[in-house]
Amino acid sequence: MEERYNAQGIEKKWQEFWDREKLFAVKEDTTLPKFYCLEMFPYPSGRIHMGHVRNYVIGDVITRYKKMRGFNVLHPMGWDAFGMPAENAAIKHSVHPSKWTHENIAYMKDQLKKMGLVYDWQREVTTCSPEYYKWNQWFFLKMLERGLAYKKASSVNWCPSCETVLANEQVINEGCWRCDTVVVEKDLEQWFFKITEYAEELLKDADTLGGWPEKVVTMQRNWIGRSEGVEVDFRITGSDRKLRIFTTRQDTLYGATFMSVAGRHPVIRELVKDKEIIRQIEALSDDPEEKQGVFTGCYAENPLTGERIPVYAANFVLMEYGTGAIMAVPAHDQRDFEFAKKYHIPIKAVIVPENTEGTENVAPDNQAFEDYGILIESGPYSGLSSEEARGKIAEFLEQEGLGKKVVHYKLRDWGISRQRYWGTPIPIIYCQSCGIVPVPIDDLPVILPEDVHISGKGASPLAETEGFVNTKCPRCGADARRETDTMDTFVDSSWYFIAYCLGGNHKVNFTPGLSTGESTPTLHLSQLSYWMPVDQYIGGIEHAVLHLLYSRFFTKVLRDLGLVRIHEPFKSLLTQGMVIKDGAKMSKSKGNVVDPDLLVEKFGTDTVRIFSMFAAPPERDLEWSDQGVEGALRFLNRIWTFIYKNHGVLSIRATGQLKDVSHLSASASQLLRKTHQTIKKVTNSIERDYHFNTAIAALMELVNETLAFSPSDEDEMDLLRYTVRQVILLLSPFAPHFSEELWREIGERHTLCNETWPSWNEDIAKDEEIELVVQINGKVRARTTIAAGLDDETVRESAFGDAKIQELIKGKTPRKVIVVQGRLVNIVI
RNA sequence: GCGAGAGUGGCGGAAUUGGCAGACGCGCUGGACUUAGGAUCCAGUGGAGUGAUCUGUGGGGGUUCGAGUCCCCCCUCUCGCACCA
Repeated sequence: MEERYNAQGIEKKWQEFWDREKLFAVKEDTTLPKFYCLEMFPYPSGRIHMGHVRNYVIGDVITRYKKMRGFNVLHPMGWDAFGMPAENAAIKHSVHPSKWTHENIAYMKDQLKKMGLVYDWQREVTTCSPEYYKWNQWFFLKMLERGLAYKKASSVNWCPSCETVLANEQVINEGCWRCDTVVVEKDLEQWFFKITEYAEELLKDADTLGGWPEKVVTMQRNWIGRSEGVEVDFRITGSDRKLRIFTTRQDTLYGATFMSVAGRHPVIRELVKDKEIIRQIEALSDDPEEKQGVFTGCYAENPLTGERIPVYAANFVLMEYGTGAIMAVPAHDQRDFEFAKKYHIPIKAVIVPENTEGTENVAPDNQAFEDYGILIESGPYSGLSSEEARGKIAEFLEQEGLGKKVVHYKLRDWGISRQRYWGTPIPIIYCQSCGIVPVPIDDLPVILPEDVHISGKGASPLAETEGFVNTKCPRCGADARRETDTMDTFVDSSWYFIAYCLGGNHKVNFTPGLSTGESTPTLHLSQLSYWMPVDQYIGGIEHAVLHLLYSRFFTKVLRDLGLVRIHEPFKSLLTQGMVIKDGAKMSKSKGNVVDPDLLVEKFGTDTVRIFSMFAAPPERDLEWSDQGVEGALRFLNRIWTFIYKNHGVLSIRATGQLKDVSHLSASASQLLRKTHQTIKKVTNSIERDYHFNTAIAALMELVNETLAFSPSDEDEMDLLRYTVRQVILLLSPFAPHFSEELWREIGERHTLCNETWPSWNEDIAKDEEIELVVQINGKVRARTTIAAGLDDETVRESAFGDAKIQELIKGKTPRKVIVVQGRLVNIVI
């Protein structure tokens, strides 16, 4: 055994060993309980960063722990390999995206191995390979058949920097999710996935995501944004045209004093003929701070009162939500209130707070009254509560054919077309005579051509690649053109967790999952039903509504295609915090990055792993500290040195079972107790909430006691061997190479990876003595050591027996005495 | 503005159901060993006080024998959503 702990030599050795022995390559074994541990796969940007390290070490610790607990653990890894940066690199360095991507993957895979992360590499997926993206195309066609994929022209979010369209989820604070560039609107023909078809189920099933952080579930619920209301038709005066609005506040219908429509609402084109008005409407500002409107010259009639009210075009009404038109009730909606004030439109109050004296119509001065209350001036509904009135008015509107109850969602369909090269080609052909023709399933994959010119200017490279664009129509054989947009890369990541189950890139195949009778598909993808759902998913919170919502949607679609049985892909979700340095998120632009390669070179990966897991619980931000890393190395060094110094005693293989422990010295039985307490503490910390920081702290305590212990006879040496053995086992998920090495040094011959996690004995773990705190009026006045497990009366007596306590309560009668088992006695005087 | 979360030593962070605040680590102080120490080991370390003791978990109030933990009000910070009718 080396005198000094030399991480570099050890780590390489064991990494090669784990790799060679394929210890983490798994098969479906129905006799074992399964555990699917998954981390969000990386984009192969070039190098692993500390955020990845933290994410993947968490998953690796869980994997190793669960394996020791007897689970058949699937822990795969892959590459989210399509995307913009590869194209940017191509433009900047004249290297083909494919070459750039594959070189990055090779380098990063090596980095992952150097971190001691163990994956089933046989199941690796790389989304830019045709074997993989073929299935993106296959899903697209299946969804097309079911009406879940469709093409439409619409106003879309356009990132001028990425020169492509973004889905709504991908616009963060009006900027591009990738580059922050302010997004502009653009009208384009786009392919969409009909995620709205699943809005209700996505919302309802959010209730079943018990293993997810509440915050993420809430964000998804808000994103889906369900609201119940009514659509009501307002007849336009002097026209057959009706203006349909959506409202959730039909109880305020009697208070509508005008209407507002979006600037792009079709009614404007149909009914507004005045050029000057049209010009003004087009000139409306899109500044959200300032409400602006233009009177269209039209009037509409309130279906309940027959009242004639003006119709405005207003800049704050969204064409995309509801019907693009609203009834405006300034007394009870703050936006309408501000608008009415600005344009001197009457404000009519129809709701008053409950318990209001009198029923006089008080128009509000400063702001709208938006709460529910009691209706006034509302014909037959006056006096009702808002809740009652909402129901009754909705029913009345339906009966009279004036409107209907509807549910609207904020969620919109997922636009998946991207005007970029490095992505999955959309398998569609445009034919002059046949129109839009799907590529026949047997012709898949539509291969992304490699010989393209990527200039970064003008149209998408695919559109300029004649050999790709020009094709024959599969139906009529005439000359035709291929779709040149590619798919959003979020399509790739929406099912990669399923690809792992099927064996990775080369083995993915869904066709056997479908029977010939499409209406009742039989399920025989047994691998999928064995592994899914993911038991523990780990990744950043930035995907709260992006990847995590798309994946849920895809899982439901795949279920409806008969490919999986489950309704939700991820049973538990852990969103790890950011890695912070000097108070800011690590980033190149801030210049506060720590390079994992350098760290591993200097300290060894086990030290980095220990520090990352120790410095903060996983869900919180982690403040990086170079000195903290040194502390982690010191911890490992102390264990190493101790085992080195006691090698003679420790290298005799322990049996794992202790002989007679009844006659151990006080210090020895204390160590035995501490050992069992530590096993319990570490196990519970991991099981309860993966709080590895407290698990490692407990281990440090045990190590401190172990190092202070010197055995006095053969039985106590046995105890020491036993304790050291437990320490190594408990440490092994966190510092696997270090532990594996020491495991051999203490005489073990087989790999730690296949060992069983230690268990504790509750009787041994129990303290024999406790320190009893004696309080007077809630203040600590004395401490005394007593035997554990005494009855209340005895505990009480020993409290009163304390000399200091007797002194303090002399001549006074306690009014009350509280005894807390195993903890304290409080005497109230 | 709305929603969610957080606020504990010099720092990162501990603290089952309300029951010894500050585990563990970093840093710091003193000492040992040493040619040397930015290695290692030992001791100490919330604040005030020579001391008994007092005080202390963002601020204020409350419930309780007892509050970091429960309730009410306020302040600060972080994150998410932001004209969604």
